Amino acid sequence: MSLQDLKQFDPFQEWTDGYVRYIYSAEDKNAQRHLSGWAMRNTNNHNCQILKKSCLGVVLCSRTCSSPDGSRLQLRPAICDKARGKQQKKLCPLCSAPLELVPCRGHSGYPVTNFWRVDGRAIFFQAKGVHDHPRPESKSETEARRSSVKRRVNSPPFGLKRRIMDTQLPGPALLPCVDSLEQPYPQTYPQTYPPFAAEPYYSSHNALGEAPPPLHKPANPRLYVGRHGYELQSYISPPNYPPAHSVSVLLLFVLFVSPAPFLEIRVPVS
DNA sequence: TATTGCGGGGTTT
DNA sequence: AAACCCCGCAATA
Ligand SMILES: [Zn+2]
Ligand SMILES: [Zn+2]
Repeated sequence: MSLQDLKQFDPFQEWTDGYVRYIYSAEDKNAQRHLSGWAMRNTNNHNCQILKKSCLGVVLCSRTCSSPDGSRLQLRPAICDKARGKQQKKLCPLCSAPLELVPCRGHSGYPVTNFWRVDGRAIFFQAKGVHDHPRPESKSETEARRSSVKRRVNSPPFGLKRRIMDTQLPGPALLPCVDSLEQPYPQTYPQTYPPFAAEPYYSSHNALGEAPPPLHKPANPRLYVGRHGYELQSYISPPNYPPAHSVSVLLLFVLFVSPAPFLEIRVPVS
């Protein structure tokens, strides 16, 4: 990554929230895979140029139980419908209550959406909506737990082999699976926002549309009121903003080439 | 087994 | 036309 790249591209944001846009390097592996900490599933927007994903929410214990250390179960919803159906039939590993899928309604009552577009040099990202639910496990956490469970199941309960594995594998991989399912509670939600609605940033003409006036960046991209019940929780980790040293500008000539979104580029300031 | 992206088809405004 | 949605398929891991 060159110095120019650092000025032009944003570092990858795993937990984007709010109405934000980022521009990643085309070499960014996470961006290439259209990754997100949130459980995002592909959705058809009938536009081959733009990949659209929508948030599946989070799987919680229906009894909202908490473990001794105060953490709560916050599972990553399975992406495919069939797997998610099975997942919801399972019971809470802490209290055996049924699990509950909390849907995302962060974008005008609809799930938060992410949009991706590649243009060769850069990968353009845009998010719409403020997640009104706790974070699920990240994808890497879920994968790590899966392989951990697999190892545990495959290893014989007695004998030399097991002892060898216990000494070879690092601690976290052998911990009970519930240990990695939980996150400290309370979690953080946006909640200090005015009951505002409407799309403030983009041309209504297209989804990732013409960039807004460069200096029109919102003071706070989290504009929607969260789900009832989280109002009193404070917002701890600040939302991510594009770097101050860069700014999006509209390339006027592109307007005559393509009506597609993600048309803006980023140029260094000063 | 699950994830990912694609695309046909549908509803609503 | 623009946004939503659901569904199944195929490639991949
Ligand atoms: Zn429970
Ligand atoms: Zn969400």
